[in-house]
Amino acid sequence: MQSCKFFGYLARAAPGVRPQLTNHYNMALTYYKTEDQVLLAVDCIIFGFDEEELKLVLVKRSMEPERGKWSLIGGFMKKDEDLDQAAARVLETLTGLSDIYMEQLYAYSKVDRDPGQRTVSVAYFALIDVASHQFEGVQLETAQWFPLSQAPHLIFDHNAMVEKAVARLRRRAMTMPIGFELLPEKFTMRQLQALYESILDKKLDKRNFINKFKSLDVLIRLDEKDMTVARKGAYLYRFDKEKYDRKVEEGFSFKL
Amino acid sequence: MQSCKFFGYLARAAPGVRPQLTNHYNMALTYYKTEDQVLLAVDCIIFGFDEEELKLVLVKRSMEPERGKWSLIGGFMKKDEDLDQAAARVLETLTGLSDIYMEQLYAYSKVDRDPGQRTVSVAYFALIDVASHQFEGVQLETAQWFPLSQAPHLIFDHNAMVEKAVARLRRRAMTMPIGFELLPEKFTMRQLQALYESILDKKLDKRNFINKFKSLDVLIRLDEKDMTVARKGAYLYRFDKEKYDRKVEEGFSFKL
DNA sequence: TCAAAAGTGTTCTGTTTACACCCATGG
DNA sequence: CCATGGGTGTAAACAGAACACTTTTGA
Repeated sequence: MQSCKFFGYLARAAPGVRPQLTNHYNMALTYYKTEDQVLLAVDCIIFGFDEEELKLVLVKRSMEPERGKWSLIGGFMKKDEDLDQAAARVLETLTGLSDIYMEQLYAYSKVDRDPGQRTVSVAYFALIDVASHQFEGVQLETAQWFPLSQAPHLIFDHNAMVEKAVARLRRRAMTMPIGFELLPEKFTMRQLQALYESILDKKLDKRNFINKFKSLDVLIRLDEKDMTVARKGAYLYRFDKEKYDRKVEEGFSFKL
Repeated sequence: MQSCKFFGYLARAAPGVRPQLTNHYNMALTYYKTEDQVLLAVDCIIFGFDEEELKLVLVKRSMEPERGKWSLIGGFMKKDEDLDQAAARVLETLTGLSDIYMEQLYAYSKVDRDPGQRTVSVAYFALIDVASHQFEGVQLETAQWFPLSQAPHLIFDHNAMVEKAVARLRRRAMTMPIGFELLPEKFTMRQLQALYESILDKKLDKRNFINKFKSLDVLIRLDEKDMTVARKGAYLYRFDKEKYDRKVEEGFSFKL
């Protein structure tokens, strides 16, 4: 047991001083090497929205064990990058997309979560606009969009990750203007409402929804209309990020 | 190392299969061993409340570099435990306390965050009632309570951890009954209010505060009074966890 | 008897919800 | 000319904020 060695050393180095068990930074420079190292993975929950419902990307596992089962995309953090970079790299490798909204979710660390080897995985979730981006990832063949409600059973603790990601997304959607990450640059009010309805998984009132956004005053109504959607056509809107940022500076906070 | 045997077996079992770069679970069984491993630390933000203000525990670093600087308590996760267990162990080693409310906060992973060695640290925060518990940790001499507002500059990214923990605590306090973790079993309304005021860092209205809690209906007013606090004495209350749990089952959610 | 802190309700204001009809257009 | 989906306002209910006086008792 390495901690025994540790105590012995400290007793010699600083006689009379009681071993400092709790501050790893004290131990760090002399004893980091005796500590266990583990593999650090990142797994990505990729959310997308396609005019109807919320979806996520899953890949089919092609090896034993769990061959043929669905899983999140993931990869290992390298020593010369941080977790955010690792997550962005994993996402880009699959989708070819960079500059995507990503957020760290939670670290999963159960001892037996991965039967292959002791691995701690930090889950991230990403928001992408399905319509505006073409996937170019090397693993495109094995990746597939699933409606959230029809997602299959996933390997390891990936279902728990997805559940937590959905909960986080719901909370974020109510308090931050991240919904726009899931929509094209220009969108109609009905699209925006459909998005929120699918995130929150409940019907919203059309008039109240529009009034709410009007009062938030961070959308620009364009002069264009989307004529494909109805005979009358529907106004297109754009999120005014500059205005939003200005208002945040002044103490504004987005609350749906 | 049992995983090596394991890899060998799998490689033979599925010859000719190309490594799948983006799904680490595919790589896992054949390529885990080529992946970087890192040290996984946990750092604990320990919050306490002592009738007046919110405090946190810091320890003084006794080794170079950064000797004499203040830091959070921390330690390394061992291979046979998960992060929650590591955090609980670190906390218990310092304070002698177990069965304490703890919650995972965020994983900090900047490449150069710890000059000693590549270390990823998962921050946890803990809530303890200062008054009711005696510290018995081996490191008691070097540990000290600091009022939140007077916390010193900390090593590495620990100040960022504290900031995030405070923000999380604020959010939690508004939406979950975790304040009671910071109070004795029995407490007065004024204590509870002082706690919330120090968490939220703003004055609250006495009557509105009490009315709010009355309407939540999860406190039991005892027949005892705390006579030390005023000539008139102040009613003591207890959090009714059973009632709260029952109400949650029925769809209730705590919103302050 | 007075100083110190506790306890207690009501009004006002702003926010959220519920709700129904007209409009523009393509077929 | 009509079917389809888009756009619009108001009233009622509710929740949050503001606010002041009485009670108890130890010194």
